[in-house]
Amino acid sequence: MTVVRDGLPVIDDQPAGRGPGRPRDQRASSAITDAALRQLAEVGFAKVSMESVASEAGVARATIYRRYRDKADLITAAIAANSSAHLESGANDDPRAALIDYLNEFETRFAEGCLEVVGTLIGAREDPGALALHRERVVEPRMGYARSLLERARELGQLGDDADLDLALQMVAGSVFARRVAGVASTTGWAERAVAIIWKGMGAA
Amino acid sequence: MTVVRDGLPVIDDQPAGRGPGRPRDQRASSAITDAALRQLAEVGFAKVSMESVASEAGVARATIYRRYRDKADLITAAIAANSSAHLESGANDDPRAALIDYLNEFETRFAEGCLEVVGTLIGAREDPGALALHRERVVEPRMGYARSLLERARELGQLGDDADLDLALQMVAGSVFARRVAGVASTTGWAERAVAIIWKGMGAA
DNA sequence: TCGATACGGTACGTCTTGAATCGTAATATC
DNA sequence: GATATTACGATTCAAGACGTACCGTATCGA
Repeated sequence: MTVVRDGLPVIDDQPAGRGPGRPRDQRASSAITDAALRQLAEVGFAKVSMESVASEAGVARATIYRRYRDKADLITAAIAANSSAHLESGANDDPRAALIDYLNEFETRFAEGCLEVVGTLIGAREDPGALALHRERVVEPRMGYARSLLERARELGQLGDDADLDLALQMVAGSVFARRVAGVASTTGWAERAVAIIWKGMGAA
Repeated sequence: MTVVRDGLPVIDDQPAGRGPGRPRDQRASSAITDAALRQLAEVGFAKVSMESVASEAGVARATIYRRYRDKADLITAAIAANSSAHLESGANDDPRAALIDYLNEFETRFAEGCLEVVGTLIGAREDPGALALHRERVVEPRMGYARSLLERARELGQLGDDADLDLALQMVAGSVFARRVAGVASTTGWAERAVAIIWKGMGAA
């Protein structure tokens, strides 16, 4: 069931909707992604093996390969499935507060191991498709949401008309990465302080 | 030649200085780290194999294992050897300009694959030593240097006395990570603009 | 001379990845 | 209802990498 979407080869993780033949076992599908996600959080990307996921999910390895091209595809799809939603748009009221909420959520969820996944995908130079897919399915939606908050703030005059919103976003979100790399714990209220710096540093003249 | 430093088990990458027996071949040592670093940049952490490094360096695999406990130790040591120096302290003149220079250097050097390495090390939960070692040998010296620039700027009154220098550092340096994760190219002058945001956002009252 | 260590080379056992095959089960289409 | 098509579990297979353990030889300090 290889499907092409946006020019990228993907293996459908949904049963082949209208084809003939035996349909995919939905319980097996969700058991696979559940197990993959749980093991990713517990032992990390490198130590997740197809065999261990299959074993925990109660399926054969071939059943996984029928749905996902390889390990990277499985892991990114599992993350994407778990990452969707959660991006409610409470921007209109107070984009600044919404951004702070989002950043806090981003940080806690990010502790689960996304830096490792992205790092691994970046390293897989032979398979840029998985990285592109992960950016499309996970990174872009989240970045897009946060950016919409900044745009709203600019419309409200809280940020200058010439403000570089992308850079602002990279700085506040990137600080989460920097702390993970350095291994330092986030201080309480970091999101408020970081956003305050941006608002003051890029405020309207 | 297992050595303990700061409570972490390390394999000395220098010949056992004054022990008996045949000394380590210095040319082999440098050939190993050179090959490891080159292959890391070319094919990425995951695809660097001990065999390929040994082959390119013209040594046997055992010669590598005599110096490094495992692959992570080899790679991090090679990075550390390459990362040292370069941290000249031109801070006294103009810490703001020095910080911009440092950030630009950090970004170009970072493109080589350090995010992947850190991501991989974070995933190696069973061997936190390698991650701790990398932070100690590479991350901390660089962060410390950049932080000294910010401290100098605060002394000069360019930043407020209550400025959160760590957060500022995480934001400017983290933006590099964020761009790599998102896969967007850095715009020219990003370092100047990011530092300008910090200076304005954390400036003295 | 002798002990200790490094070196190249080789072999080994283990793990993981994907691909492939087999017989069986479940579904759509004719 | 018959048949083609696909999924499933189970198993096998080849390839590659990791890390360990040897061997015989080379090179050092005492």
